[in-house]
Amino acid sequence: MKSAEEDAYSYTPNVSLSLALGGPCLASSQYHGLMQSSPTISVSVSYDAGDDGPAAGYYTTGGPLANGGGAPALESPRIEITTYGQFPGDDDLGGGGGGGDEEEEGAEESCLPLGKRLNSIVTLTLPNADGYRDPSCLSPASSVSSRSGHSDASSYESGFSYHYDHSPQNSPWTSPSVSPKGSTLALPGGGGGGGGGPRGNGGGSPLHSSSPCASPGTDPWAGALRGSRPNSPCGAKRKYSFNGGGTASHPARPASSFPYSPGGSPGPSPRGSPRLSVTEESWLPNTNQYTNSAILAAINALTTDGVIDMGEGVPVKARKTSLDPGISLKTEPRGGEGPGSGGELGDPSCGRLALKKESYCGGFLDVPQHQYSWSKPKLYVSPSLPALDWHLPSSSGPYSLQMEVEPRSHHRAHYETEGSRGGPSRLWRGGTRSSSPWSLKPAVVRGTGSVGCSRGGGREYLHGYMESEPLTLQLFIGTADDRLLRPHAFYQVHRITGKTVSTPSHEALQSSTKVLEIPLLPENNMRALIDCAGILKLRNSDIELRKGETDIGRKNTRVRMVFRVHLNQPTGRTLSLQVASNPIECCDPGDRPQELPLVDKQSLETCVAPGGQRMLLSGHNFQQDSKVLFVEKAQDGHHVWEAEAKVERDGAKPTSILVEVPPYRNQRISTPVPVNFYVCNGKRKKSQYQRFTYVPANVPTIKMEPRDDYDAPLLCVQRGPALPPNPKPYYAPPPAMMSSAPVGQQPAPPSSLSSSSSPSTSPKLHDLSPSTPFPTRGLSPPGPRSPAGPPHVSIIQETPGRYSGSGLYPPSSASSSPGSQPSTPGTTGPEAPFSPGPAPPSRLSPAASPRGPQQSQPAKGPERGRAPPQDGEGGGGPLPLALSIKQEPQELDQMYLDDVNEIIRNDLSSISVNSNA
DNA sequence: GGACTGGAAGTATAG
DNA sequence: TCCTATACTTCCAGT
Repeated sequence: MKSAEEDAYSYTPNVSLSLALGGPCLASSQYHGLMQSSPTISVSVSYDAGDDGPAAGYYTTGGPLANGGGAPALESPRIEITTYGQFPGDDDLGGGGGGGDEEEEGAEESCLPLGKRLNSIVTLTLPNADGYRDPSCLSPASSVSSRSGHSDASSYESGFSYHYDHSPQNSPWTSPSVSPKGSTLALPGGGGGGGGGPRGNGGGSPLHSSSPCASPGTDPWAGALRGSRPNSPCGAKRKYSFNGGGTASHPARPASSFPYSPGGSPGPSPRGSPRLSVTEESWLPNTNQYTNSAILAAINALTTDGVIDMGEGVPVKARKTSLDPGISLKTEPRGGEGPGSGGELGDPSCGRLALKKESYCGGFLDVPQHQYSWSKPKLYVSPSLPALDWHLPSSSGPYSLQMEVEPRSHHRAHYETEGSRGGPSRLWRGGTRSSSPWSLKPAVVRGTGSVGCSRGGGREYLHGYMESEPLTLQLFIGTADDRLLRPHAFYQVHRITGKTVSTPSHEALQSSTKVLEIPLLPENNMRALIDCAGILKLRNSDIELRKGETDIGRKNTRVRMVFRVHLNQPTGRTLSLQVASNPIECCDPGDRPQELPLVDKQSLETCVAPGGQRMLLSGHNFQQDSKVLFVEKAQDGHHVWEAEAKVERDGAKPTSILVEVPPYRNQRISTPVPVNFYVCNGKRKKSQYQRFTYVPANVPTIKMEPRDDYDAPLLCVQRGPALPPNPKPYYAPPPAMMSSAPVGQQPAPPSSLSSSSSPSTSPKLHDLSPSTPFPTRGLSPPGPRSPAGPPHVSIIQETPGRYSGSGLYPPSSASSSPGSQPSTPGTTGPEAPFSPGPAPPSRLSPAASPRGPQQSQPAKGPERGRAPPQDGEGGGGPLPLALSIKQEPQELDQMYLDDVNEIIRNDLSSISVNSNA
């Protein structure tokens, strides 16, 4: 009996793996066996002329680069990832399909252009693979808790998880099939029905994912830390300042405070984590290879994510620490573990892919997950996918990723020391305790669009290239503060398995962030019911100790579930879409006795220096005596200025409060001045800081660059299916651009629009989250990590991440620095809005919507929080937009894109040359 | 018996 | 430096 799943599998090859830098050579693998363990992957770098054997076609088709499009003729170094370990396909897949795949794979492998391949196979370890976030640091797993019954191993469960740094996509492809046997996909689409049971394995460990890194306690470091209770990190007392440096940016954060940083060196994490760890076999031998400059170059070129990782170290981390070995991952009981077979996988996909999966080629590295892999974790190097901290649009052109149902706003995450609290049914479906506010509602993510061929289509499933191809939906826990959305350091998605879970899933690590991969199957209309995800809380002390970690966990309990999908387009490009849920408060209910005021929305984001404008704040726990204080802080966190806004008590309600913006201390400012304000219900009952900007009273604002975090959502919305597709989705347009397209055409929709479904786009975003693109709660003072992250970059990658290098993607610095933004030429920083500096003339400002000038009174009524940047002028209305700004023709975007593209190509060329040299 | 939950206790941290 | 209020984690018991 072939289940739908199986079918799905069938399309997907198990493995895949090659990624061509220059060209689109990524092989994709199938979803097969999501649940399976992850095989070990070795990466071999080769220079591909572009035409290698069978694959050749495949690869070449790839991206533009490859094809001449820019692709330099040079041979592009290719990194091939080969899974060692067999692809159980069959087993995993349950059968049929799988098996076939495997065979094919084998054959395919042979097809690989070995000749051109470097002999050496390099295994890259994911940097940080160890931990969810930072391997080098203690991983949560390492935490005592991990020792608890839930063994780390368990977390890794069985193999379900594998690491792949940088390559998100990989997995997707890799595992469409998710669960091999067993359960059915619960995708609404129904089709799923047939599916076999995905979860079969699920059984894995109870905690499954829970332990991030299972570190065996080998880590001395860890050991130290592991005192019974989390001691303050580093021994020193850490101050958590919510406000200032608090969470947010605290630059101040003692990074330094990691005296011992285990990781100090990027090097080997003390404790190996099973996950990352590559098996000795794969690793050790290969490691050497790193020396190969070509490889490095290739890697660098490919790396899009975790720059840091790579930068530092690919090599560094690459070195496998033997530590890992120790950990034995549980292997799912699969029939075959077949390692033996393992080898074969090399590139199974190759031929197949070439022929059948072209689409996937593009930029994904697939890592098959096989049972086998437990013992041998796979490494991925996926250069091309955008880092998790990059902002991506929820829709682009015909594609749209939407969340149909939002999770509940509160959920009690579980510690590793606890059993899962996120029971599938309970978490998402409200299961037995659906009424509990702490359970999450079912979430359904749906991807729509007609890919490739028919753009207009509102088809539910992708057709054209993806027609029969399942996609992998990635889910990770992201932040919900006012900064740019990024993986949450203190929370990880937790894979839930069990009878109640109908959706197969598979865990993977990407840049130390656990990512749950869920298949989006055409037969289910590309919809998925997320009932397999829970939220794991990592101990603050563990995370804070991580090298480079700048966030603090205390009071940093809001998260969002972030979903991503990577679409390979016929052109070889990869389009990445992302949507985030509304914020979810993960603190224990008991810890919220104080009823802190919460600001979800603010009707104004800017005001002229003289103040006087009224601003409506929407949120919770406002009281009659609530105060609204505006503050300006110096870099060091000291308050430079503080003023209390007049609160109109008459209109005060628990959920809204109307205030009059106080005059700024300096009426003569010439540039926008970012400040913060918060609602205070009394001592220790303060809301998070919200961002606000005073602008010069008489400076005609031309175009305000939309704030990234604020507008982004809107943009997404705009780009929704209904909206005219972005004319030129390709190449990640700079933020500004992105927005631009729609802008002219569509005035910024009231936030209500967003209500649609997409979270990120969703109107509700505000709820809890500051970070949402909306200006809502802002904690972070303009700090190092200012919120400004790269705005939504619509990410359509040219196949291999090369382009990324050119700046389309932000150089993702280590995971921790989302701040880094893409510096695409012409791109304006997302931050723009808040940057004190003069507003950068943006190419297009979304904000520039043709709205009437000055929107009048801000604070009135139902204003949705969204207040466009105001023009300083006259203290006028909130929107500077008012100024009618010339709308750039859409062509402009294209033009711009073309320019960018050109630059990129040049850049690539030079890079290639260098690397070759 | 095991998993999921809600609640509470103990300890650390912030103010 | 001490005290109090919170926040974080871990445990425990009920379902």
